[in-house]
Amino acid sequence: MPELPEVETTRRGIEPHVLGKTIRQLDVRQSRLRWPIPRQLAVHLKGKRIRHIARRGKYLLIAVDGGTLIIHLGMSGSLRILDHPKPAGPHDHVDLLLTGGTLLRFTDPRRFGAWLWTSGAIEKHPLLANLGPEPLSGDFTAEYLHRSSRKRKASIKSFIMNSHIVVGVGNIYANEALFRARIHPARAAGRISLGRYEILVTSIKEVLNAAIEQGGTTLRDFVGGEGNPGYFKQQLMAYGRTGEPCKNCGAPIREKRLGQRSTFYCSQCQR
DNA sequence: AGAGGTACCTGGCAGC
DNA sequence: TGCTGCCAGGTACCTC
Repeated sequence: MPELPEVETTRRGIEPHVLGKTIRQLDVRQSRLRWPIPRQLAVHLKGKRIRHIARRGKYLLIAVDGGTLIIHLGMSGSLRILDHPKPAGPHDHVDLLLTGGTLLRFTDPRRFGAWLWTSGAIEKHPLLANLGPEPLSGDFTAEYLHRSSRKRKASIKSFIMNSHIVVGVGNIYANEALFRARIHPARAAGRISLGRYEILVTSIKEVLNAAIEQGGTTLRDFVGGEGNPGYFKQQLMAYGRTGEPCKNCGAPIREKRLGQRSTFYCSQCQR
């Protein structure tokens, strides 16, 4: 489900409801996510005040006294604020109860998400230590991508979806950014010029920013922290449009498998 | 070192 | 209607 814009939408949605609140209780109904939720997590969190809520790539980082709660939404996860208690459904695996009655509920049908704890320096956590730069930061430049891609034979699409190269770009926005940049998704990353990387970096930033403004992309069931769907789907140029006319040239959008992921492109516009 | 495949899990849908 | 197989927004980990 969630790529960077959806995670950022979630972060912005829940932040005003949780910041400064104290955690009363953690209720885990299903601890078997991608990794088991640590048994000690409830002890770490109980009575702690939420100091900060940040995002690194697709990880949400909820800083409390003495450590950080690391949440990943996986493929199908979502976090929602509930002001009034509602009975938990079969995929509502975790509730975080806060002072004042606010409830942060984690729902994740496929259970690829994660709830982890670290008391150490967050940037040294094994899941975060080797991540590439944030795509919306000044560290993400054409020079960086060009330099990192020399001699790489992987497709440009796999390359920009590699979190060691750049974080947050998943299947939807990789397809969309390459369409905007007019680069064929199967082109070898090592055979793209600096000039084309300039365009690609701009395209990635633009498509992510536009998606954040629209509250992310809802394909079937994504909702942000306040329960609203995202509206970026209306602006998709390639993703999911197999056979439909390219919005630039009218040629049918094609679909192929690349690195086990569905890939959508216009064979006229993208080279 | 880099590239590719596998695994984790459930639900929805196309096709028979 | 019901079964089967395939697909899905992610990514760590394994092998070659």
